[in-house]
Amino acid sequence: MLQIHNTLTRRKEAFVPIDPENVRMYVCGMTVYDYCHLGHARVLVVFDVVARHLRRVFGAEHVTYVRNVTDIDDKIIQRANEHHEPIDRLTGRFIEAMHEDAAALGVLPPDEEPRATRHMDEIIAMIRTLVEKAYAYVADNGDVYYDVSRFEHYGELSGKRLEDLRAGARVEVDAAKQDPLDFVLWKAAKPDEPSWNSPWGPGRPGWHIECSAMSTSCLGAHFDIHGGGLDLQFPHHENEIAQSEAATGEKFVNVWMHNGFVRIDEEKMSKSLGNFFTIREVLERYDPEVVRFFILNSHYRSPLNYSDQHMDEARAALTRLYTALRGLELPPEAASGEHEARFVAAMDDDFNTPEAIAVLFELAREINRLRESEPAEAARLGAAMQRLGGEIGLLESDPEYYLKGRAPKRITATFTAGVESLGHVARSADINFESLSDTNSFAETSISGSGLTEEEIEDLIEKRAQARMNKDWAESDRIRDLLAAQGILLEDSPQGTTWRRK
RNA sequence: GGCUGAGUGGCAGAGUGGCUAUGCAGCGGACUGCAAAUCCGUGUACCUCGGUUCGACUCCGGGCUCAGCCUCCA
Repeated sequence: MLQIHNTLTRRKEAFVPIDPENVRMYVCGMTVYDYCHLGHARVLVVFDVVARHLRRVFGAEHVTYVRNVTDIDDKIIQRANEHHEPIDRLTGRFIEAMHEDAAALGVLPPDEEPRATRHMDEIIAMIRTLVEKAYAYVADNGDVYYDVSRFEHYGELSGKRLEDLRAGARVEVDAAKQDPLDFVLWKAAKPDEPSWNSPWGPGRPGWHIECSAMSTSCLGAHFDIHGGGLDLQFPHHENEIAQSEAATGEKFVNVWMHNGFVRIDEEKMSKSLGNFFTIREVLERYDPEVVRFFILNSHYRSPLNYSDQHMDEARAALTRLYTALRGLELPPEAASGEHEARFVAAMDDDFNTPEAIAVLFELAREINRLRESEPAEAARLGAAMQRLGGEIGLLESDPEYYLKGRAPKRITATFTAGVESLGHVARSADINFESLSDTNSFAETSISGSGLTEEEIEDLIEKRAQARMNKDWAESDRIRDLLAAQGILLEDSPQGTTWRRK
């Protein structure tokens, strides 16, 4: 039985869909005026895993996952002005970049990805309804505001009371508002600002209304799960509830899910603090699957502390899993049984990915233990491990490809490799990583880290094998050290020598 | 000031009213020409003070510390 922690009740609850034939989830995606940072990566990966598990539980065809794009707001306008660039080109660029980042992280596309600017009719219609029902008012300056005092459940999601909020010193006082807590639904356009026509004159939507309009439009007035980062709990999601429930007269969402923050040095990573890393920066240095592993190795509601040390540990851990998989002839049918039951139970328990990953490590040990004595059983367990890993978007690559070092894009000056030595371009090619679709540039980045081609590495290994046959340990060690200096680790076994990148 | 959430072994990170999480690092052993990888063994972990209980890291209460929200932010 799937249990999900509901922010609304602050408890884990059994998840009972409104309609098991169509389980509906809406997640607040990006406001696209810049590259995605690690916080966005966390949302993308966490809710990707939620969607995958819902599909497992209810059937792929019975789940609708909507993740929106907010492509009009003050910061977008500001950024476009700074760049002297039309808004839709700016947002188009960053949407494309977001898709690249998501794909690299193994995030499957949502079923729908609505954009605010393409739902202007629904947005205006909802505001009109709110005005008609007197939940909203037109101010002297032409803006339309939501009247917070009219909505009796205001503050329920975030556990706040209106009096407390008003007492908070940081509420900005705006002469046009009747109450400082009222928030804007429609902003009258100033000169030279992009605008849409509306019953209240040309303008653009305020921040929160687009999500109410898009979610309702895509999923109906009442749906199952609404997710996003913890920082959206207030005011964004609180305001969404106020808007939607006032407009439709129905309960908006049954289960609210919020993922925890990414931190740097025990401090929230955020744009205003300037202490953030973009996904692309991190992918310069770490394999995308390592990033995904790192994210999933903590529970989604816990804080996630980013540091090089933690990333290195994640890489070491993932390498252990792939090492177990290496060299196995995986049968089409996977062993299941106890491991699978525990994996699924962990996922059913509020998407406990660390616990699920622990099961993968237990499989790895079992595989390593049996690999000599019972190779067939080891292979069956390997298939199980890969399949279970795949349920959370891990271990889907060829182990050789992972271990021989596809990703870290350290560019070295000594790079000389030819494209033919590349071997595998699989992961990135499979997912249409468009910015890297130029094979040559991907070859360069993927092979770098050492200036050696796979061919050259194999040659040196062969030379070393000769030396070892002659018991010339000095020469053997010299070659091994030489390769080690290039980041290539050798592993001898009775079956021969294999290598991997450090 | 109001409201959340959290404090687990060297590090990261799950979990449970009494029984090994897991990974990384360390130590001992096996294997190896030596390594690496792997396997076996190994760590008197649960912020603090009270309470409930036969028994609490796990439940309850106080305290301390940390993080977050109350302004844009995933």
